[in-house]
Amino acid sequence: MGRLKGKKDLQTLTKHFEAFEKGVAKDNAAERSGVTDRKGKGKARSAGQVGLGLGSKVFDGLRFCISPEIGAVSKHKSWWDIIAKMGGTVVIRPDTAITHVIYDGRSAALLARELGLDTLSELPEGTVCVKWDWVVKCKMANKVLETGPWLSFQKTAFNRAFSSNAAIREGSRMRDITTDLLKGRSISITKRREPSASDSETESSKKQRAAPSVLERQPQPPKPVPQRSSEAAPTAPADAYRDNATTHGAGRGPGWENPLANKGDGLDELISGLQDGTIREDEDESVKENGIANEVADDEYEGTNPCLVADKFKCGQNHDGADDKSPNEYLARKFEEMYDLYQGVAGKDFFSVRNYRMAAGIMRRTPWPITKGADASKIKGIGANLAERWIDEFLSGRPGRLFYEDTSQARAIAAFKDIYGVGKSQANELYKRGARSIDDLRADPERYGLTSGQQVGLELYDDLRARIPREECKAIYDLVRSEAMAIDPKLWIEIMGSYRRGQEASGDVDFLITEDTEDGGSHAGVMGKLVNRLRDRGVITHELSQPHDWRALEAKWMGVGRATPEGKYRRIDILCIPFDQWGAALIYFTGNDVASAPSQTITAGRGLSMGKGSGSGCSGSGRPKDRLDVRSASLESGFWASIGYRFV
DNA sequence: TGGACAGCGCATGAGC
DNA sequence: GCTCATGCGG
DNA sequence: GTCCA
Repeated sequence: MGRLKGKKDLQTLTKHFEAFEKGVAKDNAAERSGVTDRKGKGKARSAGQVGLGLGSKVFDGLRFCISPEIGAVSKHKSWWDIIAKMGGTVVIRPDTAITHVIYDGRSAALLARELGLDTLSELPEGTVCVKWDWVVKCKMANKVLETGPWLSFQKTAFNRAFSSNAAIREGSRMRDITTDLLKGRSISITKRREPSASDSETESSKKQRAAPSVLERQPQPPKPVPQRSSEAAPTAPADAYRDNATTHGAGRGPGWENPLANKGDGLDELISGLQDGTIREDEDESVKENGIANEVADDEYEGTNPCLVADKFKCGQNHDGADDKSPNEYLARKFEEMYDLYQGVAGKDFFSVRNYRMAAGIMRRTPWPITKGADASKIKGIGANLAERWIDEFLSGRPGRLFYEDTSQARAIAAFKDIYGVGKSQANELYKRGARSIDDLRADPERYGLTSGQQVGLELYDDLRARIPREECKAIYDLVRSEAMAIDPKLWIEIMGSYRRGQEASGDVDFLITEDTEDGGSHAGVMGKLVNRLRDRGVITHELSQPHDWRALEAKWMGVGRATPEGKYRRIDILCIPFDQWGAALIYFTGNDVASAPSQTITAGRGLSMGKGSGSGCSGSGRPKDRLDVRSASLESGFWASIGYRFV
C-alpha cells in the first residue's frame, strides 16, 4: 500500500463520492416533501444509503480531529469532506469527544504542538492517532478497519487508553464537550469509547442518530483564506473624470479614458489618490478610522488645502504611490475570517463584529510588523481586547478561540446571510428551522417562507455573490444609458460606486439620474419609463424594490439584470435625485469611505453632515446649523470648494 | 462608567 | 384601510 | 469591540 496507490485510491474515492452525493441530494429532496420531522428524515436517509450499498455511514459516531496544516487547505478540505460523507464528524481542535486524530507526520511532539497540547496524553482516553491511509482503506473496505497498520506512531501506540479525567484537567486547552452538552448544545458523541474493527456500524449509527439534531452533523471544510479581489492594487486606468457637468452635458459615459488635464474635479483627485495602489475597497473603514484618528489638533500642520483638515486625510495628501503588502497580512486575514464568520451570528454585538473588519484593515495598513498584542494595542482602533484575546492568540500560532467557534453552524448561517435579502436575523431563523445549506433551502423553498426578494436572492445566489468585472459594469451602463437617452437626451446619468472609483470589479451597478432644471427640464417620470424599457429589452430581469412614487424626483429602484442573455445576473440600483443634490449625491454614492469619511468629517466639523436626507437633500439633515449650502453644489468641484477642499 | 458608533428608504407583517 | 415596528441594504 | 466625555 504505497503512497501512490493511496493517492489513486483517493481519486477513485473522489469520483465515488461525487456520484454518491448526487444520490443523497435526490433522496433529500424526495424525503422532504413527505417527511417534516428531521430525525425521521435522518433515519430514512440512512436507510436509503445503506440500501445503495455505498456504506456512507461507516464513521458514524466517530469524531476526527484534523489539525489544519498551513498551505494544505485543499487537502484538509478534501479530507474533511470525505470523512463527513462517511458519517464522521470533523473538528479542527481536539476536544474531549474525539475518537481519532488524523496525522501523517512524524513526531508525537510535533503533533501535540499542532494541536495546541503540551503532550498527546492530554487527548481523551482511547483517542487513536492514525494516518490518512487508514481512512482510505476504511472507505474501500466499507467498514471501520483495525487501525494497527496505520497508526501514526507505531511505538507510542496512542491507541492505548489514557485517563480521560486527567485530560480535562484544569488549564487544559481542550474543549470539554460535556460543558457544551450542559449548555444545551447537542454533540454527537456522548461517551468515550474505543473504536475498533468489531464496531457494528449499524449499532453505532443508531446511537448517533438518537442524538437530537446533531450540531455538527454536516461538518464543512474550512473556508480557504478569503482572497480579496484586490490582491494586486488595480493597475488602474487613469480614470480621472472630466468635469461632471461637461461629461453629462455632452452625453458622454464615464470615460476612464484619459482625463483632460486641469479638468478634473475634486473627486478625481481622490480617485487618483486611490489609484496609487494603497487604498482598496473593503478596507475603507480603517482608512476612515485612521484618518479621523490622525486629524484634528495639529495646528502646525502645513497643508495646501484651504481646509487644513483635508490635508490630514490620505486622499488629501500627496501620495508616493509606494505601498506594498502589509507585513501583517496574516493578521488581517484572520480578522477578516472572524468578521465573515461572526457577522451572521446572533448574539454577537454589531459593533464588535464591525470592529473585526476594521481591525483587519488596520492590520493591513500598519507598515511595521506586529509581533505582539501589546504593540498593536498602541494603534488607534486596537484595544486591549483585540490585542490580548485575538492578536496574541493568532500570533501564538495556535488556532485560538476562533476555531472553537468556527462551527458548521456559524458557516451555514454565514452562507445564508449571503443571500440577498437575508440578514442576520433571517439567517439564524433558517438555521433554526433546520436548513443547513443553500441547497437545503433550494430543495424546499416553501418550508422556509422566503419573501419574494429572498427567493430571487436564493435563485441567483452564486451570480449575485460574484463580483462584476469592470467591463461588464460598463456594458450594463451603456445599455442603461442608451435607454435613458432615448427617453430624454438631456438626462444626466452616472454610474456610481466602486466602478466610478476605478475598481476592477464591483458588487453591483448603481446609477444616479437627474436632469438640469435650468431650462425647466425635469427627470420626473423617467424612472418608470426607464425600468420598463430595460425590462422590455431583457436587461432588467428581476425587481426587488420599487419607488413609492415612480414620478417623484427622488426615487429608488432596486433589482437584478444582466448585460447579455447569457451573462450572469447582477444587482442593479437606479436612483433619481433632484438636480441640486447631484454633486453631493455623486460623491456620497460614489461611496468611497476614503472620500466620504473626510468629507463627512469635515462637513460634520462645520456643523454639517452629508446624509442624503429625503426632503432636505444633502445639506446635513436640514439642521439649522447649516452654514454652507452644500445642496447648491450640483457639481462635485463645487461641493469640494464649498467645504474648503483644494481641487485641481 | 456609560453612550456613540449614520441615517434612511423600502418590504413585510402585526396590530388596529 | 391604516400605522408602526422590524429587517435589510447601500 | 474601541473611543471618548
